[in-house]
Amino acid sequence: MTTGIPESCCTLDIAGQDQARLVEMFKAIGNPHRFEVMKFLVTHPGCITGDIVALLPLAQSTVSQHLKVLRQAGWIEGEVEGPATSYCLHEENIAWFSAKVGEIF
Amino acid sequence: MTTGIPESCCTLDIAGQDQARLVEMFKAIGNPHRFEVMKFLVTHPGCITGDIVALLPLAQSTVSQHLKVLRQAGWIEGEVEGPATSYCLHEENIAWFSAKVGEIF
DNA sequence: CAATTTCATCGTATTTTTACGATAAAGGAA
DNA sequence: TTCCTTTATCGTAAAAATACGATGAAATTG
Repeated sequence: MTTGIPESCCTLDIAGQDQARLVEMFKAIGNPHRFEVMKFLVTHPGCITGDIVALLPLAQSTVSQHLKVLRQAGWIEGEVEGPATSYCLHEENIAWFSAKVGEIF
Repeated sequence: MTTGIPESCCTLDIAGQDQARLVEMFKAIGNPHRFEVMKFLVTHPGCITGDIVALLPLAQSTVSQHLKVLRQAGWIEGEVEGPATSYCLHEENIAWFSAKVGEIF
C-alpha cells in the first residue's frame, strides 16, 4: 500500500535539534562575505584574523563579527596563538553538515 | 609536486554566478519558518497558500512573503489555479543544489 | 451581477543584521 | 618596563529582514 504522495526530490527527514543546528549553519553560510571566508580557509588553514581582514573589503571589527558567526554556527574554530587567533575549518561539523545534507536532499 | 596545503574536508570549489546562486539558496533556507515550509511541501506537493498559512504561526501576508523568498531563491514554484496558488518544490533547482553541495562539501 | 474566497502587494512597525570607529586586553619585542 | 601588534568587544548607525493589518485583484459561487 502506498501513501498516495508522489516521490519527491528530497526527504527533508530531519527535526528538532538537528534541524535547528542545520538551519543555523545554512543561515551562517548564506552570506557572501562569510562564504568567501570559508573558501579562503580551505586553502589557508591556520591563517590569522588579519589575513581574513586583508581578504575582505570590510573593517577589522566587522570581520571579527563574521568570524564569530561562523564559529558559533560550527563552521570554523579559532585558536589563540600569542596575540593572534588562527582559524581553521571545523572538519567534524562540516562532515556532519555534508552528511545531513546528503541524507535529506 | 604538491601545494604544501594539507588536504581539507571540502573544496568549496565554486565561484561567480554559481556561488552567488548557492549562497542565496543557503540564505533562503536558513530560516526556521521557511525550512518548515520546505518540509511540508515534501509531503504536501501542490498544496495552496492557505494550507501553509495554517501550518505556520504567522499572518497570511507574512507567509506570502516567505513563499516569495523561497520562490525567488529557486526552492519552490507556484502555479496560479483559479483564485488560489498551488506550490511545489522546484525539483530541478533542488537537484542542482544537492549536486553542488555534494561537489564542494 | 453581487458576494465570497484566495492571496499577493502595500504601507509600516519592530527586530535583526551588518557595518564602522573606538577601546581594551593580551602577548611579544625593544 | 614601555612600545607595538593583534584582535575581540562595545557602542552605535544604517540597512535588511521579519511581521502585521489593510487593500485590491482575480476567480469562483450563488
